Amino acid sequence: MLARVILGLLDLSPMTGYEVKRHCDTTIRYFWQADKAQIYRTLSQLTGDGLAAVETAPGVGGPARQVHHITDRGREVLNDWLTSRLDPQPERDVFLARLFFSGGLPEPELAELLATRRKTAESLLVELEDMRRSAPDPADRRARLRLATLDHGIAQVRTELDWLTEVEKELT
Amino acid sequence: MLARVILGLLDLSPMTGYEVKRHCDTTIRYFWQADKAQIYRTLSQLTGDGLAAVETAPGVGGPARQVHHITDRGREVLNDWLTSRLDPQPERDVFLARLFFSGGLPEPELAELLATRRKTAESLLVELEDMRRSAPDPADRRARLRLATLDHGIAQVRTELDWLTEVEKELT
DNA sequence: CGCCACTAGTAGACAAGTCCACTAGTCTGG
DNA sequence: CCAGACTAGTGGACTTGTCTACTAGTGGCG
Repeated sequence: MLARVILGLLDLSPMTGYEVKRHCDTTIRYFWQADKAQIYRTLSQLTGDGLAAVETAPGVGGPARQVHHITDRGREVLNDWLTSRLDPQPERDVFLARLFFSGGLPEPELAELLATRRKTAESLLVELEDMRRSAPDPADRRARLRLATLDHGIAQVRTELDWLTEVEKELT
Repeated sequence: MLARVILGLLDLSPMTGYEVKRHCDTTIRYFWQADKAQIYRTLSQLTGDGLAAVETAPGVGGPARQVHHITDRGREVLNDWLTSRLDPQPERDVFLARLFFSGGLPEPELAELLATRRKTAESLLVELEDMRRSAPDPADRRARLRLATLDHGIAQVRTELDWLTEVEKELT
């Protein structure tokens, strides 16, 4: 999966492994996070498969940069992925799991669990709304779609906050 | 992680690996799915660590059943997990990733992607609402919490459907 | 009787991801 | 001038999870 996501990023513009990592930590963080080592491994796998090509560029203020470009084969594979059957992925939510099994916990511990979740949700919301505000007016469909995924995140977080309020109310 | 979830299930009632799998496919499916082989491996790891104990029971209409109970040590570990720091888990949403990179796709393909997502969301919603309806009135906090996680799922799916409507409208 | 479905569990190869430590160059602030 | 931050990348051990295929017992249906 990571391979596909990286192909997608390379399709937007050529970049180094470091930059891929930065994207995973910033622009696409709310729907895709990845380990640094894994990114570099995947990149060399992509070049090995001929889906990406490397060009060593002199580093401006730093070590040399290995800039990865997507190849035509890569673009094909990316396209195949984008148009392939969308099968539902396995759900796995640690927070919900904990909550589900937290029936026997004393009340303050439970309240803290919910409070922690609220805090991370709130800071995520602020961050996403900042991204939304600072995003340029969508020029093309590409940009509109990217904003749409952002809106998805915002809507989900808002729903979660409302739900948290409900649960907190109900448990007192 | 799976180990903790299984401990949680065993804490609700002793069960076989097969039954753990069934839970992952039904009751807790909307927040935790797991591979059969992994479940059995994890179970034997749990007994190896003394967090669970096995008792072989004669199978009623089938092979012998290896019923796993949670031990006191297991209950401790479960409790430690439930009260430990809740750190945000890595987000990974294949659908959003695809949508994010689908800017260059022809319109019908894009529409199909959204339609597929809508279909799975709708059927999930039906399923969750069925679960909700057939759930007994919550007797204790345990049951209320379990219903709350279900409500979380329902709220998220509804939000997603609304969002889908927005996106579909915007893209025509 | 033979086949299928369901219950219950085992085994092994493999893929993907995480964690940690490490090299190395540059730039900035105290 | 030196420490720390930032850029850029490598290497290896380890964990977790997936996929596939297998054994085995029972019950029901045609």
